[in-house]
Order: sequence, then C-alpha cells, then structure tokens
Amino acid sequence: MEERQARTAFAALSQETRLRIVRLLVQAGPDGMAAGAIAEAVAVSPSNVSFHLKDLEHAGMIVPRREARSIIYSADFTGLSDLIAFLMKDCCAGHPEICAPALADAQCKPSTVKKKARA
Amino acid sequence: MEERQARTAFAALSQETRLRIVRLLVQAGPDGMAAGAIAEAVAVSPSNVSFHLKDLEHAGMIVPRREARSIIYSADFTGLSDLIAFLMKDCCAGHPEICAPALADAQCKPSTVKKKARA
DNA sequence: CCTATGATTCAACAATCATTGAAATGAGGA
DNA sequence: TCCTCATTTCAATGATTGTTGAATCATAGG
Repeated sequence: MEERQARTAFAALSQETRLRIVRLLVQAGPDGMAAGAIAEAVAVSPSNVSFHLKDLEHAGMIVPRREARSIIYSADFTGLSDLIAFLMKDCCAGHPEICAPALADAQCKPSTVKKKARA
Repeated sequence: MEERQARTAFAALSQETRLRIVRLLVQAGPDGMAAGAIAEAVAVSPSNVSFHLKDLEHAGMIVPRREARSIIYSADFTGLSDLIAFLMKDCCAGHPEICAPALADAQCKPSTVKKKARA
C-alpha cells in the first residue's frame, strides 16, 4: 500500500461517524448493511451518511453493491488488511519484538475469537 | 485503546508531514532525532515541525526527551502497537482468517526482517 | 551576566472538511 | 406511465486544521 493511500485511509478512520460506520460494518460481516440502516444505526441524516460512505469507499475501507432499491455497504476486509500491513511495516521494521505483543492481544487468533452465530 | 484515542492517532497519521516524521523516527529507532534534525529531514520550518511534533506526541505516536539544548523525539512503539491492535480488533473480529495474510506480509516475523546493523 | 543556539508559542490567515436541507437520480410496483 | 422509496448530489454555511513569521522560553558556554 502506498503512503498516499494509507493517509487517505487514516483520514477516513479519524472521523467519529466514519469510524463508527466501519466498526458497524465489520460487525455486520460480508452481508453488509443498507445505507439507510447505517444512517439509522449511527444516527445521522441520509445525506450526511452518504457523504461519509463515499469517503470510506474512496479510502478503500468499504465496498458498495446495489440490491433492489437499496445500496448495501460492507467492510472491505482487504483494504483494512492492507492498512494494518502498512502500519506494521512502519512500526515493526527492525523491531519485530516490539510489535509482537500487539499481535497476541488483538484477538486475531481463531482460538481467542468468540465466533458470531452466523449473524 | 479507546476509540477516541484511536481517532486522534489516525488523524495524526493522516497528515503528510506527520506520517513522514513517524516513519523517519521508526527508522531512527530508540535513539530518536532532535527536533531540528527532523525539521531538516522533512524540509519544513522549525515552528511547523514543532506544531506537528506536539500533535504526534498528543496522539501517543512519539515521545520526547530533553538532551542538552535539544529535544529528542523517538517513535512510541507502544502507542503504535496499541493502534495496530485496535485496528486488528475491528478488522479481524469474527474474521481472523481474513487478516491473517496481512500479518504474514507485514515483515513482522523476525525471520523475514532484515536486521539493521545497529544503526 | 551576556550571548548564541535549539525549540516552542502565539496570532493571523488560508485551506480543508463536516453538516444541512433542498433538489435530483435510480429502481420497483400499481 | 406514474408514484413512491432509497440514496445521492449540490450549494451554502460553519467548524477544524495547517502554515507562516515574529516573539518567547530554556540551556549551554564565554
């Protein structure tokens, strides 16, 4: 991931409404959520949520698909992965032992993750 | 790491000069660099670099120490680690298999890291 | 004590970003 | 086709953020 793209992603995640949307969509999983449902969940106006969704999409954090009259957004796990990789390259380069604890604490190992019941 | 602190960190890293400073200081390692040297390296005015350093410090990305007349800044590896952990919790929660590739690619495993010659 | 150096603070200005409400687009059903 | 629902687009406004240069603070040395 290029630095410029990483900065765009960081900027996207630095805004309260947008970060809440991303976390919501990660929870929602691959099924995603319609724009209207997202707007209701994060309690902002439709036009405002649309503004933020567009920004997140541009940042590669979410991905849209049309379904009937709705537009369904879901988390872009690849984009999120790429951002983590970018951050880890900067953080860990030459200092792998320092970042190791973070990996252990991140609940990223299947054995430590509480599986959702196919939500 | 709390959401608010994470947003502050994301905001800090979303700015070109600040991200360059963080990457520079990660490269520099625990020895760190003086504010003036950082200003020269990233080619911005002393007052401007001071502004950004303060922001990065507030975001928990760097840590200062006085040394004679200079103020030496170094990367806050704990803060960076915490941010990675926060991102991974959001990204991987319920989907550990999706983030796994990022971990492998991040050059975070000692065996894949080219050790610096005590720079 | 005085001067020089390294860094920060402050106020002003410019630029970017977020929010709002009204109008427009696009898809499906009567 | 006409109507309705879901979402986006647009222009205007307010809020936040970045930059600049001058002034200030802190440390070291003569």
